[in-house]
Amino acid sequence: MPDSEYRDIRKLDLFAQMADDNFTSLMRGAYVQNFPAQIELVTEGEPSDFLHIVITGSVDLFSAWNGRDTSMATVRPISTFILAATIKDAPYLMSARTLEKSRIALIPSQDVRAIFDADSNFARAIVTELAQCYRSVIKAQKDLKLRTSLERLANYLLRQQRHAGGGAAFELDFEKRRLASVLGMTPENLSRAFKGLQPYGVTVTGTRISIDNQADLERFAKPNPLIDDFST
Amino acid sequence: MPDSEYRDIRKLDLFAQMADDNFTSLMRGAYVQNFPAQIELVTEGEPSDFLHIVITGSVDLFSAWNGRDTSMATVRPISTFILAATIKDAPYLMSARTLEKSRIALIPSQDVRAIFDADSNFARAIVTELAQCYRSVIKAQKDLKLRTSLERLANYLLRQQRHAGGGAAFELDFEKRRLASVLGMTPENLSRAFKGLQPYGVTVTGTRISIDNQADLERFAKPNPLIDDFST
DNA sequence: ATGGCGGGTTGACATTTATCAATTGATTTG
DNA sequence: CAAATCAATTGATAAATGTCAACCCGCCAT
Repeated sequence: MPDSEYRDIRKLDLFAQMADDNFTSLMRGAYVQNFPAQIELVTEGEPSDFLHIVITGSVDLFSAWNGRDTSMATVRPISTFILAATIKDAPYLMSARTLEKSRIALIPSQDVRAIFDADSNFARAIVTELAQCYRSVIKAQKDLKLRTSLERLANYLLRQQRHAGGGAAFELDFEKRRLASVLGMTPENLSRAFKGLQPYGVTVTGTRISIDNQADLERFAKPNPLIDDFST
Repeated sequence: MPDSEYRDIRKLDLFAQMADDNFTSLMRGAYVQNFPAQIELVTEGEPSDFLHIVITGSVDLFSAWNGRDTSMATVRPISTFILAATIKDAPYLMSARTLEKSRIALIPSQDVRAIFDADSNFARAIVTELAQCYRSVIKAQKDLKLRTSLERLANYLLRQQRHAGGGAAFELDFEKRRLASVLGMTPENLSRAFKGLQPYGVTVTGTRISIDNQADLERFAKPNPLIDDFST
């Protein structure tokens, strides 16, 4: 593993506070690999042998049942995924596939569990990370259960806008078909939902979104930090 | 706090392995209180001052937005809730209200965080608990996004049946209106959904459910451990 | 260049789900 | 006991969402 990556991983909240030699021994067992796009890294139901870290590229976490499937989340650099399965030594609940060419680090789950027991700073970081993940899913669930698809889209756009710096125009960061899946609707419906937001000043050109009337859209979307704010 | 309760709490996975004096000091700051039914114990958005433990009774975790509300989960004895908010020292994401007369223990959040740092067994237990909670919400989300309301009801019945011992007949463990909210539908819809399951051998009499054709219902519901099995 | 190919869009339609109003039935309360 | 209350159900209707088919369009590969 190149030094720069090693340092980038070290800087992750999850690893930043742990003892040097513990981090070193975690990394000794790890390996890093480049994957092409559309590779299934992990299949739901399988034992969770590795904690994964996305170094570059992006990964889609999704799940399937009875012929249907849905996108649960997207993992972008630099962060980890399937921490909970690793900790519990339980089967993956979601599958993961690369969305583009990606560089992924894999740390054997048993090493993570061993170092967890030995390093209390690491343990604390894991707890914080898990609590964060838990709260994110709760927010997603509230989004799903309390809002219509139009409201979900409106709030998604506002979140994405903020994430992109807050300007009136910004780019969607993924394919519309996948956005539809993330938001829990069909691509056809998403297309119509975009139309449905035109009266609130939303214009769409390809992947470019422009919010022409911020106040109007916010009045409709009613964003709420207890659902839309990912930092808390 | 009576000795028997003290021992019951001690037996919780969360506290079972921690050092005696740490547990004692946690409990010293705690207090136990009886609440009548329908009391709002916690309001979403407020700072999370206490970790709560349901000793007897039951508690509904719910959330509201824009005039709508939805039931997220039910907490039954003996278990804790809002652990993640306590750990992160962040606002509650859900409100909590007693469903019936309930006895609740409250442990100051700052004590939990302090002992967490001091007791690695406690820390490990918290991690396991959080990972469990996280996985439960992921399962709930898959249930919501991948299944129709009829399928959700069918699978709920199968879970409840198993929970009740596996017999063909069993009792719903809550009001239908709240079941509807948990399953993400309206009460009217739930009523119709029960009718919709009649062809698969489900009979409803008040809160009593009878599954007359197990195989048929399972063929329809297609239960899946990665969604419906709460233990993994 | 051009012929697929796939994502996106659109329209027509079916299905699902919600809403509103009214009724039933059981339980509580004066 | 009767009135009041509330959960549950039912019917009628509306709104939201999904499905299917067709089409457009940009992109890639031959």
